[in-house]
Amino acid sequence: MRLATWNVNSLKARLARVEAWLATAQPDVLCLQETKLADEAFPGEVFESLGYASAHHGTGRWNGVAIVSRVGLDDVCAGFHDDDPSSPGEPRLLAATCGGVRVLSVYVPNGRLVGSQFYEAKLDWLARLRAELEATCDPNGAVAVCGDFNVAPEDRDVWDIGRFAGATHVSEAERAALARVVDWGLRDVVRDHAPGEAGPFTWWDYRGGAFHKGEGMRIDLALLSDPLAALVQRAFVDRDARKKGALSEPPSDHAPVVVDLAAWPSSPEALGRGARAGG
DNA sequence: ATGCCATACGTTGTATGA
Repeated sequence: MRLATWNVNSLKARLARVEAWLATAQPDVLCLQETKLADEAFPGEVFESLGYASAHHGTGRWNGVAIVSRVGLDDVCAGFHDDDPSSPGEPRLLAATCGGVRVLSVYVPNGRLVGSQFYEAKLDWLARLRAELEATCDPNGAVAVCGDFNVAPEDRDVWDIGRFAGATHVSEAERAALARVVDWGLRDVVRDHAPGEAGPFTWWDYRGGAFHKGEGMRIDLALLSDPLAALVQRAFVDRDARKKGALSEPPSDHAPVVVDLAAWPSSPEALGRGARAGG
């Protein structure tokens, strides 16, 4: 099973690239962030024609998350399960069960400036994600929390930490809030499969030739529950997708994160306590 | 200190991004 996540920075502007990437990368499940679409404008029929079911949670101009799957897509939950329907908040979370895996597509708020109201809201959102996992998922089951976390977990996850003094994405509080999510029972599988290396980065600023200078950040993560992480064969960033390539439309400023699993559970018991008890 | 580039919305610019 191939699982992937990609902040596309507008699905409308990136649809041709997403279609081309699905054809070549052949993921079974793809989480998308920053679709910047309302649900009515989400091109579900395009994915259907390619053999993928899909679900989307978006309201238009900003944010927007989706899950695209060719291994089933059930029990869809848009937003936090305990959202107030009268004030649902920004569309930044979508969950679905795909091929026995509980998949969460997440787009964590940017935070803008350390100490701003947006920064505080970012910390609150990450705390709420932790609570969501506690309330709706089992760390002994098959859970994949994938998306744009807008936090670089360690100093080696930015191109030059010396340039990030006082900046968002690297502050202690943001890293602690992310660690609280991970500590629920998840593995950062790209980090696990790139021991000792800087990055690999997933985002590069459009400006100043940052991509070609290697000035990036690793802020898009695939966080897998321990039983699922044990099945990972490869976990990598497809940085070629950040290149201009042959298409006329510009690329997203993010590259996809790809995870290959040796197998996936047909039932919760296949990967949960039963599997561990049976060796 | 700011723009660099790119998106959407909507109109000669503003808001947002990380």
